[in-house]
Amino acid sequence: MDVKPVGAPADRGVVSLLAQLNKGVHRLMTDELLGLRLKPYMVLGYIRDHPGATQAELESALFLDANSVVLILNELESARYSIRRRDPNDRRRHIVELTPDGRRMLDRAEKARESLEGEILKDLSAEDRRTLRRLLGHVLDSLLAVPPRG
Amino acid sequence: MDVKPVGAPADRGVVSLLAQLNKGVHRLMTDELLGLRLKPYMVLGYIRDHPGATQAELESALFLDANSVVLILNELESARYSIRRRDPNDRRRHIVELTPDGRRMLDRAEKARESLEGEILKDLSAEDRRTLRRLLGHVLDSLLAVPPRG
DNA sequence: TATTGTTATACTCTATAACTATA
DNA sequence: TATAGTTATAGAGTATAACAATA
Repeated sequence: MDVKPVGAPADRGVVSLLAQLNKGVHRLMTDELLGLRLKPYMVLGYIRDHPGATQAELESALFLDANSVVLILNELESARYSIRRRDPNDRRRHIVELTPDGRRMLDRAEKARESLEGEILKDLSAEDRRTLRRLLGHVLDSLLAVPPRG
Repeated sequence: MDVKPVGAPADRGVVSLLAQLNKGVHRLMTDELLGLRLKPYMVLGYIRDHPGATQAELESALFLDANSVVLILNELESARYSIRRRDPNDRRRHIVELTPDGRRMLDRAEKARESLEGEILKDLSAEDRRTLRRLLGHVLDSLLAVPPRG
């Protein structure tokens, strides 16, 4: 028999676990540690990894609403970390790009994130960490495939 | 080489994955599906699984602040799902208990949660699901061991 | 007429500090 | 003096709808 983990005495499901974990992690990912709040950090990471991304794409990929995307981009733009430019093929769209300053900030933030993550995952083997990332990635893919709205 | 998952083209780390997943799951865990919002549901689950729990315990275990605990318990109590009674050994404390109505609601909510969870995890094998729960549980334990505040 | 992004607004959630009562 | 819980309040985050520009 395994030792019963403190955090999940009677298994309350992945949904609750995720919520609990996210809350716990979020309160460690402070502004002063990261240099950014978590949402803007995630947006910067997304536009680096998906060149040509539009605001609508950020909305669906990160499960944000249009309004939040606007506010986050306003903030990033006033800090000179990203810019919006019109898509010449469809002038309704904005294509969001990372600036050199934004890339530097993102690199710095990722260093901080990795250090925190190392602390949180310190009880997992390298293989367990890979497995965790892989499984979470799969779940995210399923979630992104769920039709938006019920 | 593995197929590159859509959701994590350049691995942005577990922290971002958790935040993204939580957001996506949270918008599916609607009030009308669950009968409760997620936080009150988690509190009900916690007091069922930890008889004799106090408000301070809910605070640290679920990463809530004292104020949120009060508001959630007010809500649960007015719906007759839980009650607070003074701890006879230390009359400053409240011991929070599940009522029969609360237990019924919790059972119903867990059915709904399991059904949603089945959809989200449908691409994972039974073994992968167990692994995911186990790894998330470990991470939660590490997180609970981190000293509160930096 | 539909879509992309913006603005305005309200609602929820979270964080903080001051207060009451018990220890 | 310190702790458990409550109250009050402000701030951040989130959701909704109305609007402008473009398709």
